[in-house]
Amino acid sequence: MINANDFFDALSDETRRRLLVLLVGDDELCVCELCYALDLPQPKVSRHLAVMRESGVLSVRREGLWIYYRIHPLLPAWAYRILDQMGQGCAALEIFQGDRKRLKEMPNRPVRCCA
Amino acid sequence: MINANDFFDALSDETRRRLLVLLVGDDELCVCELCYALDLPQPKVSRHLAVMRESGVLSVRREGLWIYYRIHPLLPAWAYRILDQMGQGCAALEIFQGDRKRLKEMPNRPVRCCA
DNA sequence: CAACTATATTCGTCAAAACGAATATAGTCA
DNA sequence: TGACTATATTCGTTTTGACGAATATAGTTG
Repeated sequence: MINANDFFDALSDETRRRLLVLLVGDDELCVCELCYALDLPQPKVSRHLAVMRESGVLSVRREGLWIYYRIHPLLPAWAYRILDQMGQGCAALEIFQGDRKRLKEMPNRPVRCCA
Repeated sequence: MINANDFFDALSDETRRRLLVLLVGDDELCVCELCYALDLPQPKVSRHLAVMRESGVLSVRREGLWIYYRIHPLLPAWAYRILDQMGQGCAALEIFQGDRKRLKEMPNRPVRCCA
């Protein structure tokens, strides 16, 4: 079970918050979708995802070449609620709106076969 | 109005989270009470309070020699809810319990005359 | 006014963490 | 098998931010 300090460490970086806001809205996204949405280099995105995976904020599944990240399903209720409210708070910021817009317009998004 | 990035910066340090959790529970506390509760040197506590004051997470009033901090009353609803849930999440951690216990047992707490 | 108390700030140092570039790994498909 | 794709990791550097120690400020009280 994640503890509060690890959880808030995950929230302490803007790149990670951008990733989390997308994942709260979309339930599951692969690395290439996240890179495209944030318009950031893949190693940078992977590094931030790794931080959150290792601290238990995110969980992962593989499907072929693609790795899908989601908010960890065993997060305690208070943590879920914070992520949800974070979405509300960030919705007003242009940068977060751009992320969602790019994701929506991304061409050739990988197709989940057996989610 | 505070923006989400400034708000989450405030939450990114454990000392600041300890201060916030006390303030969420007690509505208004002076610097010496916070120093005593956290058992930390006054300049360290003041510096962290300043970070949160400058970003709009806390507001301040003076009463004689004492300066009372509180959660900023104009915080947006999502931010209040996050602070509230943070209290839930941190309640399980020993260090936060110790803070509240010391505060409760503090001798000679300053008396508010005209809150 | 001087002494005192509560709080704030400055400064130099140090450590954590984010970064870009390069490379490694792992799965797929011909 | 080798080429290719998606993702992960390593490494050296740089930036950010927390820190302790010292000092400044501001209000109170004699």
